[in-house]
Amino acid sequence: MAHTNTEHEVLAVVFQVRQGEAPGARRKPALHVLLWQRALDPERGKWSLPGGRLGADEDLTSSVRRQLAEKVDLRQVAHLEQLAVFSAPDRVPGPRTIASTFLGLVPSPATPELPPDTRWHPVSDLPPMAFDHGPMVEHAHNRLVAKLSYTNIGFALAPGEFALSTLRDIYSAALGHPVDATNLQRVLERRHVITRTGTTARSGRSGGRPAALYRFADSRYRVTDEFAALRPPG
Amino acid sequence: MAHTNTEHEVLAVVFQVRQGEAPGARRKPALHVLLWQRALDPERGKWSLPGGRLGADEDLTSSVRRQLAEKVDLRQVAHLEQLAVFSAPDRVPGPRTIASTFLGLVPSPATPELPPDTRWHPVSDLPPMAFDHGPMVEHAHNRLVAKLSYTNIGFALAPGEFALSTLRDIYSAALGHPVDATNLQRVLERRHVITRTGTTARSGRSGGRPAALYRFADSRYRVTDEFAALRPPG
DNA sequence: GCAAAAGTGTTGAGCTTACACCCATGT
DNA sequence: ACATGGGTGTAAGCTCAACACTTTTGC
Repeated sequence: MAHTNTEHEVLAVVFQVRQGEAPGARRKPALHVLLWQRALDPERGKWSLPGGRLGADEDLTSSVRRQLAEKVDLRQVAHLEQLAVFSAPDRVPGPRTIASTFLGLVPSPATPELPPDTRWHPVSDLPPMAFDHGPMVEHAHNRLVAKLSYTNIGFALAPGEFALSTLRDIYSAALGHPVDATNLQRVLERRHVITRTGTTARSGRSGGRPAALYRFADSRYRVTDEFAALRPPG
Repeated sequence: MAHTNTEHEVLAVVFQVRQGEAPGARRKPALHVLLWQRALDPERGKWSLPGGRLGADEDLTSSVRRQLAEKVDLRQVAHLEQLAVFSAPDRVPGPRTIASTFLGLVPSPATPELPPDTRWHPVSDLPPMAFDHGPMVEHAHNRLVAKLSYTNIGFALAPGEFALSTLRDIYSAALGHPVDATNLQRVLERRHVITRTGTTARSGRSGGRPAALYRFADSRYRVTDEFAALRPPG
């Protein structure tokens, strides 16, 4: 059995919940993914996940962090975890390259500076994707949905302090279905995932009761309830 | 950034539920993992997962299948899926080697021929393991436990036809806690994971009502209920 | 008849969604 | 006052664990 040298690359699927950019319309926040547009062949003009070749003395995680630093302020990336490996021999042209994919999460209010070729795209409406990067996004999204149920991973999408309605919007965007703020509160409080700060937000210009502010109890990834579920309505 | 060539290996954590080998005692089936003992340094005498270097024209899955064929009859491996990548630069001596790990499952009654250096070890009592193979087994076990709840993955551990008490023993061994046969039946039947064959087994020598036989409806991996849970007692 | 093993019925607990109702604030 | 958004209480449903009880066999 011949062993040619294989390249190894890492690719990151970085998500953030952001307001849509429709100016007039009522903009609901939606889940977005960070992509850059290829200026050169192959697959010129199509959109790619950030990443690149693995360095000699790096493990995968260090490599992702290094490569992401070229696109976003790393301090904004609150969570990073390994996903699947894509290894089809012909998945990219040129030397045989194995790709390890990662899931990255950026909290909501942050708006990192982006290079000119790089943009946030709504996950529900992806542009033409290079190579096998489309399925990678899908895979990452599935993982995110699953982990929102049974871990505290929401901390990596939410601001430091937030009203419950804000958190509901974030969960709703990430899960892809409506979420009841009432129940979200009880579920997350019972598991001690979120706690009240004691302070309240000010009401908007149209009035309304001021919202109590919450924060995530832990800002480190934790499995909170192995058997929990946030089910879609109906 | 220098890019040295990195090797890539695949390693398989292959599980089977087997009777313990205590001769006199009441032998309860337990979850076992397939290991081979290293005859040469490094880590001579310690136990390793089956696997080896990735070939030039293989994707990861083909490579695992090829390498496993040296240890067990491949037709016995009813399920194979990707797990995590281990990439610490110094995880093994010599050239930098990245390991992709896999979970493999072998149905219960099969007893494949094994090479002389290869044996089944109970997961609850592992021998000294080479390199980072110990944590790999643990990771695979966690994945198996999780998937038994919300997928039909049990088909890959169970015989083609089986009594419910047999299935209970298998689930119990794999999950690591007692399982009630009554409830297992209802849970798996409601989800159409198992169906009755219509036939029954003969009673043992000590009498008892003959058991109805079941089979898995699908012998292909399937997510049966995203939010299901088989909880430990208590 | 009696022990052993399998299968059924029933209860109760836990968690979740759904929704009606009450509270606090701005104009 | 009233509209607006936030928060609480409560009911109903689903799923699962627990366990007593019935059925069917061998000796």
